[in-house]
Amino acid sequence: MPRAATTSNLFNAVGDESRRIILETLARGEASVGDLVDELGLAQPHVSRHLKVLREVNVVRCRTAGRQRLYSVYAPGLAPLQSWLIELTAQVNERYDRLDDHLHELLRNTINETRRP
Amino acid sequence: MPRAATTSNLFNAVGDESRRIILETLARGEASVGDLVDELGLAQPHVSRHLKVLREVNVVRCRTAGRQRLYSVYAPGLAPLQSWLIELTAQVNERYDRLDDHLHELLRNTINETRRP
DNA sequence: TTGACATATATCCATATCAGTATATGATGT
DNA sequence: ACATCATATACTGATATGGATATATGTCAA
Repeated sequence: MPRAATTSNLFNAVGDESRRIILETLARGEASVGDLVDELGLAQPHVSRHLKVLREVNVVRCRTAGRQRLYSVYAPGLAPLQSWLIELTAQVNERYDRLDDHLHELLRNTINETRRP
Repeated sequence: MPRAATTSNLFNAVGDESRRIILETLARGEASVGDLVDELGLAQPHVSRHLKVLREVNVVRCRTAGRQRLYSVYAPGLAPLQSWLIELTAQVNERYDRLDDHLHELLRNTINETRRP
């Protein structure tokens, strides 16, 4: 098989730097496509296409205002990424804690055994 | 320019589904390359290479145990992703709050003006 | 309606990335 | 040292992706 077809899932969408920059810019406030074109060095079609990807994974919304479209970050759309991270780290930390407990118990037993004689 | 050269940054590393699955598996506990090969349907070289990417962005660590290498998630390596997300959403929410304040103030003024006559 | 502006879509190209296979490295046990 | 097992690296090929350009759609204003 060739490269994995992961187009347009949230992780992939955020994996691209241009799109991250777009998100960062939009986080500072609603902006039109033209605003984004000016602010980033990208051509208008590129910005539009990146916005489409971001729209499809539901992390930006847009409203039409006259002839321009004003885009903004839709924070709840980032939730899946957040929860994935949180769950992953939680699971890892839980294991650390258990290991810690285990080590403490081992240590306690060792001390007891040392004391016994 | 062709596709953006984002090889081996954290966001990209986590953007790949195979690597996310590897991380999820490792979060359940340390595992050898062979374990991962068995558990996921991937060929050994692929697993090794994905692990290399994950190692390079510092989200997994490995220790040598006899002839196998035991990999585990290194949670602190995920911090940059976490903070990016947190800062982004914080900024967005802050703007929401300000908008909220502004709307409240507008509403208050409107009420006052309505009362005045 | 027509012209101007703003954004979206379509098409083409270069290439980075992933999958597949073969081979190299490295460690263990005899 | 040699055979075996475990993992890493090298190389190849297919393709999805992002960038570039041209064109279509859509909106307003006169």
